[in-house]
Amino acid sequence: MGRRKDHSPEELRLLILGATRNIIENKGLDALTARRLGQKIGYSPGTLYNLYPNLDALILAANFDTLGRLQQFCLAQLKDKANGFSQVRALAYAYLEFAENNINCWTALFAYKSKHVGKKKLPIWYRKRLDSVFDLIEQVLQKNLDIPSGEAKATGRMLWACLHGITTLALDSRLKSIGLDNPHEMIDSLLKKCLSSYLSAPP
Amino acid sequence: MGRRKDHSPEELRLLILGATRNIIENKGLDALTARRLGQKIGYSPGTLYNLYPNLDALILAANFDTLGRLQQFCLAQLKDKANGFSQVRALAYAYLEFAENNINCWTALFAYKSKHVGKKKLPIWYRKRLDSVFDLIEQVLQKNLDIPSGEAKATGRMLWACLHGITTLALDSRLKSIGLDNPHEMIDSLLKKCLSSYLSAPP
DNA sequence: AATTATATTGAACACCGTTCAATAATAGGC
DNA sequence: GCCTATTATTGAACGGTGTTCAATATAATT
Repeated sequence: MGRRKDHSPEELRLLILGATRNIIENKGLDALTARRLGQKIGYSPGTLYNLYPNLDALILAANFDTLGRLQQFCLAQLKDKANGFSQVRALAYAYLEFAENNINCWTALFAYKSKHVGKKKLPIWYRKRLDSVFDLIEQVLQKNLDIPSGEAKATGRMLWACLHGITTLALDSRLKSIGLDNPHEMIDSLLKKCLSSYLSAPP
Repeated sequence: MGRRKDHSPEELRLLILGATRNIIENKGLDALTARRLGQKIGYSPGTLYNLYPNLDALILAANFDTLGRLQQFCLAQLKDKANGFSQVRALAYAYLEFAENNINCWTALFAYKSKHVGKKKLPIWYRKRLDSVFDLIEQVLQKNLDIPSGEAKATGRMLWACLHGITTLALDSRLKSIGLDNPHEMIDSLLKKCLSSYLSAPP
């Protein structure tokens, strides 16, 4: 036991975070344990607690990362789409696609491992990023539709919540065959019905 | 140790299930442990495993119960409402209200404690009840709106998924102050936009 | 009364998150 | 080069978890 100095503190932080993301992505949040994490990076479990106060903080950091990747992915999917309604639909599809392609990471965003974290408030830096993700749809609505600026935020938040519900149920494998598959259809239906009044030309 | 016969097997099953529901309702799913459960009913932890194969089965049984109560509550909330759009809105509000008033039970419906349950299929008797809950909105739509019978199911499932998303995010205390409160407003907006074309008289 | 059947137990196993005194290796002063 | 102070790292320990199962005590049967 003792100072090895294989890595600087910052390097070690990143090493731990990387391993955390890796485990969550490949094995799921439930597979994330201090001992497994330590083994993966070649340190003892105790070392984690020198860099992070507890596993929840680590999960939060990984989720922060996931949020960033989600945002980037959504933005990227908009680039080559025609303006107007197509942009809105592309954004919704992007959200769903990201969730489908990153099930474990996406699930971890909303699954809370610990008892007490549910009551704790999210730190500011996390809330900010979350906010910017939610703002995405609002901006896309405003840029691509004839929507009153006063309605954009509320409508955007509402649509995002609906999209979240559709995605959640679609990803729950146990709910297949209860007519909750086909999320793309649901999204199409939702967007057309909710946004038809804001379209300059009917779809 | 030995046969006490304080309770018949069926009584014991109910005793255990009752304690399970009690713990989930009052302390949350995370507080449900075999040892606490045993203590609560005056039996050893091992006794549970004579009646149920594991805690997951117990959680499933409790969830089955919750589903039934959810359904009953929704139905009851429809009784004294005027026909037409009011019925649909009442149903949506009922779902939200049940979730709000039974946070721990409702959360348990969608939070999976164990690693492997996510992959297992739900038993038939559970799927049936789940189905009948999802069918609720479809029936209410068909009885109260001018909706083509071919569209009722898909629209109903879609609305239910959206409602679920709104409820999920609204109940997440950590997401307050990101504009995801006010679920009633969201529900109103969703229903009006999605159902306006099916209304005989405009709202 | 002896035997069979069954209900109940609790110690045991392999995990978990977290803590912290002990320790080993480095950095700095002389 | 030596000594000391600092710091990074450890791993055993604590109190928990779900689950199993040989042992046992009671009831039912013969």
